Amino acid sequence: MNKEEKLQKLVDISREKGLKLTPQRMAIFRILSESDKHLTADEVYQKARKDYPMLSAATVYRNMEQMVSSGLLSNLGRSGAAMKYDTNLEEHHHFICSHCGKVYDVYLSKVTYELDMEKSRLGDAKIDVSELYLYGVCEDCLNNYG
Amino acid sequence: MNKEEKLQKLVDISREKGLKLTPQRMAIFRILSESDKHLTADEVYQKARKDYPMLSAATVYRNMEQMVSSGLLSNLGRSGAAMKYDTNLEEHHHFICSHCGKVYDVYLSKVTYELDMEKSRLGDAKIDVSELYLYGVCEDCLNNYG
DNA sequence: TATCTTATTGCAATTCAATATCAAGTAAAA
DNA sequence: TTTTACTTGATATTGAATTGCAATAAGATA
Repeated sequence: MNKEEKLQKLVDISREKGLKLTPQRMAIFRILSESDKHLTADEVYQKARKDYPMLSAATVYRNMEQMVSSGLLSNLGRSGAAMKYDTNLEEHHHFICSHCGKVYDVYLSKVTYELDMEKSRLGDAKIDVSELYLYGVCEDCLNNYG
Repeated sequence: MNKEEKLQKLVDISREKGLKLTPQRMAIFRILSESDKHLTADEVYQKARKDYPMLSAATVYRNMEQMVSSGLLSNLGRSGAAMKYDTNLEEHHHFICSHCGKVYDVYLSKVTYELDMEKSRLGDAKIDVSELYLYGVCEDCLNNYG
């Protein structure tokens, strides 16, 4: 999807959800669409400030979260969540319940995948480790709320 | 590894690294070894406080980070790092450079694994999505720092 | 176009996780 | 015991993100 298509999606979704297309919101989204990197809210804020000196950081945070809910952005990294620690040093992966947030250790074997070298522009990066996170609803939540 | 073996490891590694076995440190590690859940530093602090009312939260944070460096604990969730956002909505995974921290989108196909149902105590959990994180050193860092 | 409704903004204060500073305390080696 | 270096507790501080609220403005409606 190119920049124009992305912007069109912003327009469409805004109309659909009764959201208003403010200059701030458009600037934020434009900065994100034009970047080839993954940006943090603060990075977007710093960039947007150059054009909108009055812009508030809260506006940037609010809008970016809203764009995630609206399906305009994806995000990565678990903000706010505190680091979790574990004495289990065996090789293992994690299952995270989307409902209650509880983390379960899972033991996987034969983890395989094929890397699309064409689309993934990693060049000669050296890949050491892979961590797999499974998401879903845990048994407890299925029984109690499912 | 059972509790006793874990505790022995704490003793061994402490000696090895010239670290001191303070009551606080042992209490923190004991709480972690006895828990079947992944605990946050604050959760450990709250539990440890019951026995050590004078305990400072800083001590808990310091010790737990130190235990990770010493290989006594594993941790999950990247603390401190700000959330990153992305307009790429195609299904993709991520490669994270351990050296510079930059995140690259990677496109994987045929992601497969086998779940050890015996060891992974998920019961009838419903698994929806899997996210794969690859770690290593990116091409830029390989070129610039060896 | 004027008016109205309600989403949105900017600001400031606040939360929350985590870290830094530093004097005082204490394990453990000598 | 004495010494020394690691640790602690208290406090201040950082950084990311959120919240409350009055003022503002987008977009619908008349």
